[in-house]
Parts: sequence; C-alpha cells; structure tokens
Amino acid sequence: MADLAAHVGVSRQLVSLVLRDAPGASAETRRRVRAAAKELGFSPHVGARSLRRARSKDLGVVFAPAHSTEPEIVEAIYPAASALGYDVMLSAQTSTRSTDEAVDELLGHRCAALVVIGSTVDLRAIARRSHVPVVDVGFGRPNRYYDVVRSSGDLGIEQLVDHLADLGHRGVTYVDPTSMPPGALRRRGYERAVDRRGLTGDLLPVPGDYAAADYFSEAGATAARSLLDRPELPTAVIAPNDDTAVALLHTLIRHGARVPEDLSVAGFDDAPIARTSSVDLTTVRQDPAHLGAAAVRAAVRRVQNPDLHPRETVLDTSLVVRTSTAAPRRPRPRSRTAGQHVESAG
Amino acid sequence: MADLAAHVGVSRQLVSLVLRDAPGASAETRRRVRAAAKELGFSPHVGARSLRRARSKDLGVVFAPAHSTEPEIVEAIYPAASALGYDVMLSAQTSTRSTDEAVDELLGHRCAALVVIGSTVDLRAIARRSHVPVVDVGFGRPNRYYDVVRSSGDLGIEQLVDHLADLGHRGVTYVDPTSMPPGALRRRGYERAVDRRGLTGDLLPVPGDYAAADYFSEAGATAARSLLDRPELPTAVIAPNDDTAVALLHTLIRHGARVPEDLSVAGFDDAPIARTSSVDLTTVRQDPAHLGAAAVRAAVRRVQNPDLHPRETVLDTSLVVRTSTAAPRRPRPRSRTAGQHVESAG
DNA sequence: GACAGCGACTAGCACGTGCTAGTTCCATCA
DNA sequence: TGATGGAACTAGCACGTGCTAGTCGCTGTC
Repeated sequence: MADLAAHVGVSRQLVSLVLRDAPGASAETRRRVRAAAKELGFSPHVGARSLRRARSKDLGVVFAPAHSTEPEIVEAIYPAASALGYDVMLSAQTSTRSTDEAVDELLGHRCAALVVIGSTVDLRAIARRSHVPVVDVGFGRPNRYYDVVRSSGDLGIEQLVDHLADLGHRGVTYVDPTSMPPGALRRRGYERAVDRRGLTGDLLPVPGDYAAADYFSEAGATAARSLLDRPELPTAVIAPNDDTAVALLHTLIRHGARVPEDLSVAGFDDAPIARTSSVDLTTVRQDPAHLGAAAVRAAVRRVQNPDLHPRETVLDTSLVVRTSTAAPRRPRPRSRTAGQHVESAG
Repeated sequence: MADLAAHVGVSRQLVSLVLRDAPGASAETRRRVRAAAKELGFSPHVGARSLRRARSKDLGVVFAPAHSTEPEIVEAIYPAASALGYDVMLSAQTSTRSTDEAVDELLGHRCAALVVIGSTVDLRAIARRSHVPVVDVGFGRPNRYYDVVRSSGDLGIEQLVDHLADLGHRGVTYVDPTSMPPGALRRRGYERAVDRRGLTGDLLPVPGDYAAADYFSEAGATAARSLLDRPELPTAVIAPNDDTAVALLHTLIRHGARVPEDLSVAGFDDAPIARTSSVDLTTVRQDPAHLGAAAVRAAVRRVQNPDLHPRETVLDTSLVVRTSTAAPRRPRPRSRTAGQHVESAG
C-alpha cells in the first residue's frame, strides 16, 4: 500500500481512505488511486485489515462438500451475507477433517459468527469455546447455546401424506433411512399425518452408514427390492429425501412396476435430480436460499446484539406436485421374477 | 496471547514458541502453556500470523459448489495440502459471485498459490495479475501462464469404445452435451477410437446451458427421447458424464427398453450415482483424490521454485465395468408408443 | 485583516504475531 | 575458581492496515 501511495504521489493514509470508500478524498484522487491499484494488481492484506479493525465482518461457514444439499445453502449464503455487509469464509468438514478442525480454522480468522451446516455432532461445546455466536443449519433442536435454523420437515411430510390421501390412497408406505439425521423429525410428521387421516401406516426402516456417499441411493434400492418381495405392492411410497426416492423409483420401474400407474412415489428436498424429466418427482421443497438467508440473519442478529438468547427458526416447506404421484388404481396381479417385466397395459 | 502468557506467568514470546512447536521451551512449560491455551479457548490470530510470517503457507482453492464433481476434488485437496505443510482456504464461485471475485478474496489473504477447479473462464489474466502460481484443474489447455491438471478424458472414452467393441458391438452412439467444457476432448477420443476400430460412428449432439443445475441430466433425457424416436435403437450408447448417462438409462428403461439386453449404456466419471445398485453403470473413473493431490503438488512445486515453467499433468483414467454393458443381441422389432412396455423376454 | 469553517490530506499509534538478538541461569570442566 | 556452553527464557522490532487527531490551504464573513 505504501508502494501504491508512492506511485500515485500521495500518502498511504489517503490510499487507505480511497480503498475502503471512506469520505475525505477528492474525486480526482480517488480516480488516480483506483487506476494505480488496478495497474499494480494491488489488493489490501485481509490479515492486516482484520488485525486492525475493531470488529470482524466475516461470517465463518462450516459445510460438508460431500453432502449434496449443502452446497446449495452455501451458494445462498454469499448474497445474503453480502447484503448485510459481511464477508464469507468457508471451511470444509470432510472424512479427514473434523468439525472441530474446521471450526478452529475459522476461529483463528476471528470470524464474527459461525454458521455450521448439516452437522451431526453436538455444537454445545463449540458454542461454548468459541466466544462468538453459533448457528446450526439443518436439524438441530432448540437450545440456549446456539441458534437453530431448519425447515419444517415434519410438516412437509404431512403435506405429502395429505396430498396422497387427497388423491384417494388408503395407505402410505414410508421408507426410513434410519441413520439420516433429520429422519426422526420427518418420520414423526408421517406418523402424525397417517393418524390424523386415518390411513394405514407402513414403516420400512433401512439401516446404513450416513457417511457413505451413496447411502441415500442405496437405501432406496434396498427398499424397492423389499417392496418387490411382497405379494402386493403398496399404492403410495414416501421417502424422506429425493435421492432415496429416485433410486426407489428407478429400481421399481426396472423391475416392471409403473409409476404412477401402479404406485405413486414421492420424495423430499426438491433436489435438481427430482426436476429432471426422466424423474419428475413429486416432492417437498425446502428452499436452500431461504435457509441460507435465515442463517445469515440469525448470525448477524446475535453479532449485533450479543445479549439476545439463541432461538429457533423454522422455515415453511412447499409441496411440489409432479407426475410421480396419481390416484391409485385397483391392484392388479403381477409376476415377481427378478428381471422379468410386466406386459404392456395397452 | 499476552493474556495467556500472563496467566501462565511467562513471556509472550515463550507462548509463541510453544504454539508453533519451535525449539527452546522446556517440556514442563509446554505442558502448562498448552493447558492454559485450551482452558482459555485461545487460538492464534491467523491474520497477524500471516502478516508477520515471511512466506504464506496457504493454498487458495476456487470451486463451484453447484458442480457435483468438484466437492470430491476439494475433499482430496485437504489431506494432500496438509501432508506438504500447507493450509487450505476455500472460495466459492457461484451464480452471484464471479471467478474474479473469488480469486480476489484469496489474493487478499496472500495465498501462496491458487488452485482453480473446473473454471470455464480464461485464467491467463488472473495468472498475470496475481503474482502467485495458478493451477487449473479440469479441462484447460497447456500454456505458459498457469499449470493444468486434468484427466485423460479422450483416452478414457477410447477405453470405453474399446470395451464395447470387444463385446462385439459394431456401432457406438455418442451423446454429446455440446456446452460441456471437457466435451470436445472426450468427443475427439470417441472419434479416434471409432475410426481405429472401424466402427460405425453416430454423434448425437445436445445443446443446452452449462450453468443450469440439471443440464447434464436433461441432456440424457433428451437424447433418450431422440433415440426412442428412431426406427431402431442403437446397441451401445456412451455419454461423456454419468449424470447424462443415468438420465439416459432411466428414460430408456421407462419407455420399455432393457439395459443391457436391448442396448448397452456407459458413462464417465464414476460418480456415486453410477455405483448404486439401481444403476450399476459401466463408466470411466477419474480419481478425484488423484486430481486433488496432483493439483497440490503442481502448486507447491512452483511455490518452492517460482522460476520453473508451468506444465500440464494428465492423469490416467480407468475403465469400470458394471452391468449396464453387455454383448449386443440381434435387433428385435419393438413397439414405440410412449408409455408402452415391451413384453417379457421370458 | 483576523478568524472561523471546511475540504483535502498527513502523522503516528495500535492491532497480534514471528523472528533476531539478546540475557540469565546453571551445570560442566580445566 | 573462573571460564565455557547450552538450555530456557525475554526484549524489541517489524509486518500492513484502520483510526484518531491532527495540519494545511482556501473561502467567506464581519
């Protein structure tokens, strides 16, 4: 910066003023400083800036690149933070890098607050040792140590069950990947709605390892095989995430079932895959942009007023009806040999 | 850090020694300093550290969270960098945040080098204005401004064509999502191999918008419908990425075709979706861990010796044979009405 | 003509750390 | 006993910036 000042022929302080858009420099000087900065390829040293600055304007974000829904939230955080005058600093949590390591890096950068996306660990210890506000995005429970931002997974599933019941289904099967963190909440929504509508419940648990990259898909395929082994298919199946629903749907189709003629299939998330024309899945949308923006708001709220208590933000979900669900038909007898296919219905 | 020193009853400099594992402190002192640091929740100020330090040990990484293959590379970069004593700093490139913005943030942090993953913009200007080594991971062409790390997409497709030819296929259709950045290279591999093996070539271009999240899947669905409109299906189809291949496969199955009996389908990437049992796609594996490690090595090489010229690193791919490809059968007549299904082959 | 007021600019300190150059203490040895 | 040396520790500067408190010169006012 001193070099730049010498190059323009003014003091370093004036350059500083210009670069942070502070008042007290003439238009002509601003122009010349900006031009010189661009010419010399100068960018201010973020470290020195954060060292000197009274309070940090950085938002630390911990996320897991491997989980398909998190990048969408990360994308949404950038414009939301920028609108409130904050910068974003990312830190990945991977199979070789624990949440604690990711958090420590961000604390070292003196972030004003931490946003932790989709974490499965208890954030209480982290909230205590980091002396900044912590926001959990995903599936935390309300508490007095950190904020929680999540979508209403239970109500979303209820919307799905209502949709299927309205179509005339008398029973709804629910595939439950038991290791899925938000699973318990969504399952409760299913149970509540089935009860309320007087439907026949049918819970199909699929255990597995949440850390495996293909756990959700594999759970759908497993569930489909399990259904195909039954003497009769259900008329409607819900999976609590789109990856599971899509794998379920394709495995069923591959073995001769028709969707939605033979059975309706619905998912949850409105992931990109659900929208493609080869799938066209009825699902529940939880808008990642809203989640990201709400997380930023929650963090900034507590940065600006540290005495406020952490709170829970629950975002509405919306039902997205596509062609994978329809009214049930009268059950038909079907052949069940693997690899064999049903005849054309004409 | 001064607080910490006072708390332990030693000088600040000694605490500094302990925290960066430098020699010159007794074992007992180390223990006490470490304990106090943990108790007070102290972590050194990264900004101040980078300000004082002679040379940076940070590797800046630009990636697009929305692209499904990039997070895997990001994951691999962490252990590779850590093994060479480098820290990783992420910066996202999104629909609201240009590559230039992402790069500027990293330059502000005074990273020792930049790794740009899957970028479609020309990195020459960036390489010039950032006075640090730049590595392009993905599909760049060799040049004298920045390093390029990529996998041998052309040879990978050749492996696929060879595999299909070995199975007895006489012609291979190639679905080409024309807006896909590494597409040109892979298509050349296809053309070369078809030529070499004396097969019947059949190029099926699918235009579209690379920025759309579901472009690849939609391209597969589009290609499938196009194939279904033909009087006769080809016996083998290759798509240059797994998302396209999977959408193609499922759309074909949904319209009554059987894979691999009626036709073989192959993809490229060995994405998690290709491994799931409802898909089980023959594909070409480009190991993201190798790409990430090679990128880190390339960056560190030039950091340690800035006079070296940038170079290109091409990583081998490996064929992964699964059940979506098989020997061709004699073509059978088939009904072509949408939504209708072929009869069981018995 | 003295003086206040204002816009444009500058002086100098402080932020938290790493590093070089010390200083102190104690054991060892001729 | 005094010199030697090494281990353990400390003093103080420098890094690049933001911020407070100025200085300088010009204009308008009585």
